[in-house]
Amino acid sequence: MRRPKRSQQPSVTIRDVAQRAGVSPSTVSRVLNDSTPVAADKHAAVLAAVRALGYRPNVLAQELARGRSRAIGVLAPGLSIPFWSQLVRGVEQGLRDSEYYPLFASGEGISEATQALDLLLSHRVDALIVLGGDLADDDLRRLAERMPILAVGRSIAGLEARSMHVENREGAREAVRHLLGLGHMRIAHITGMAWHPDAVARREGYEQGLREAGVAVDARLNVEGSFDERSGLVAIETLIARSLRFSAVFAGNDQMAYGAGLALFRRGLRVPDDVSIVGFDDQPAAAYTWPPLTTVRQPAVKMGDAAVKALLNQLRGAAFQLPSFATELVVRESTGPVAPERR
Amino acid sequence: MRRPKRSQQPSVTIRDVAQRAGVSPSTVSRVLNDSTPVAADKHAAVLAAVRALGYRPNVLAQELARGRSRAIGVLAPGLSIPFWSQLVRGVEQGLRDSEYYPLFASGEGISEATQALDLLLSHRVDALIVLGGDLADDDLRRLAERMPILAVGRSIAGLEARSMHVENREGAREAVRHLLGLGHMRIAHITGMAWHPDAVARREGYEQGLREAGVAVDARLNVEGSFDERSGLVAIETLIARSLRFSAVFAGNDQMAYGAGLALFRRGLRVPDDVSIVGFDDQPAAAYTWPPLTTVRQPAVKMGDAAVKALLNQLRGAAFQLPSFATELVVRESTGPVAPERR
DNA sequence: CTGAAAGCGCTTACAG
DNA sequence: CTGAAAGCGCTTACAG
Repeated sequence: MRRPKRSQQPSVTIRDVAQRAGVSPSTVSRVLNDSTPVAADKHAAVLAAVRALGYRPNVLAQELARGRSRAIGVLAPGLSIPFWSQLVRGVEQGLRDSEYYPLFASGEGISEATQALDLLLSHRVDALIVLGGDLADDDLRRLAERMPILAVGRSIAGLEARSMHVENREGAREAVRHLLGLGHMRIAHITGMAWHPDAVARREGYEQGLREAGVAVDARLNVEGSFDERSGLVAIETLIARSLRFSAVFAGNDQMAYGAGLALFRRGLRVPDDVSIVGFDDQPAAAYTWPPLTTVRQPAVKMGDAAVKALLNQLRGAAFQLPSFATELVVRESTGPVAPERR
Repeated sequence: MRRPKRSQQPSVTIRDVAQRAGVSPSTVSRVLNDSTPVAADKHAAVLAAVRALGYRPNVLAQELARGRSRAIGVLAPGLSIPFWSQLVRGVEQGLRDSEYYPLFASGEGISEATQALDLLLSHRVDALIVLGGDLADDDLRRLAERMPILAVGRSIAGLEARSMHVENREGAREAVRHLLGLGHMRIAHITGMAWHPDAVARREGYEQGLREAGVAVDARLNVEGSFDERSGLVAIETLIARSLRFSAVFAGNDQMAYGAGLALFRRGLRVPDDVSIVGFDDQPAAAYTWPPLTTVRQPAVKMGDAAVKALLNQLRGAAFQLPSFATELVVRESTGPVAPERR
């Protein structure tokens, strides 16, 4: 058959380069991939031809011939969630100067997520990073048999070592201790979704911190949110509607902390004079709220970087190994001494 | 030669399907692509074989054979900037249910950006979306001869129609009129980078709004920022250090508005009681600042969606056409009547 | 060190 | 409607 109609002008191929350099395509390939020694003069001729023609290897053909794509699939329910947005920066950073590149696919809900996964698999990604999400543990377990995978912001039953977690409990405990140190005794907690492992761990840390200080855990002060601003706002409104007394709020992430702060603002309560707030994540925006937010920092960029590197190491034959990530309490201005009247 | 060693278990190919269905690979291809009528029984047999084997076409091979990648390249200086993050959502949305998929590459600075572009070109993307960035107009103009391209957040000399802009002037004018209506006469403006077309247009709109109301433009009230929070904060500190009087701030984007608000907060000035603030963008977070931010909404998601669709239409042979995007002033609680003592 | 050949997994003009 | 064949642009074992 004849070459199919191409939308773009015919691009330079390895044969054009070979012809111009007076060598075979094999030799061009060898020079470009530095895979086999090539005589100095031919080497130079190839390089010259490449430059003259502006040759750029067709990666699709390379991937097909090599049987490996060198793509790392990144599956996310959406890249615009701040924490993931930072994590993705880390992924890009970790991939820079490696021979791999990221292929992103996102989809919310089981059906879209499955489609997104299909895209990645059709592209024969060499490894997979799963950010949160809606895929079943089962499917993920099966996938893990075919390629290195790693999850962030979710757990995979039976594949615990493949899930990257920050030290959530410790971070939450520290947040609570900070608040207790300021004299707060009635500390509300807005959790993430009850099924979310990070949300659970943070809640446990919160309760542990309270108990360690001999403060009774009041279940009514614990409201479930969904990691977004709106849910933080609703949570506080719920607490207020129930006439529950509290002088501080520990939110399961920064976004809920923003929402919580707004709910307080609407009620005429000031942060931190009336109520203190602590978040979790330390998103870039947290340093610029009015006042800036005290929060538990998660090294999102570093985590993305480490995720990629763990996967690359495995692809190179090394054992899979995931570092653990410490959190750090960043004290800013949204927390202060308990107000006497709210004690 | 023998098949190269593969990292993954050999995957099912079109030949396996053909064999199982008792037809030729050509027929399998035709069924799957719905390109040529196929007898009903064979059709069914193919589908059954596909299902039984869990066959998933190798997209790399498809793209190579077709001579088209069906990938839309998206070049950005980083996906974590809020506005672009939203725009990317729009891009993903616009691509959903099309036969195309997005390929993201990011890099800050000319060298990284060039590398990122190389990645996209090596993958033979069918079209290109350029978000802001550091590439030279020249290179972009050359690219445009080979494939449909479109820029957001930057202009390309000689390719004006290929740049997507919101109605910046009108949006800025509206912001200023809103402030004037509240009695503000001394309105500071924090612009984006002086070379940025959107920044320039917004500043023009600001000045126009002032002049239309017969208010003199005071150049000292205009400070250049760089579209990030920090620069908004610094801008306000600069104004205060110069003892310039102002009762309202119109920031060139939301991020600078957050920074500006923080600077005011640090000085003990309240928003909006002492100083009103208006942003530009209406990022998701803007609705949750304390108080929520009055801002000029840019339909970022819609813009991403439209960008993709304009490109797809061109790929399908239609004329390239870019809609224009209106802004919308979203009045929230960061603006209020001018304080008598700051009039 | 080097070229010719086979192969990667598809698609599609060609010839029934 | 359908198969055999050629081709997409590479890589790499093979045989010098």
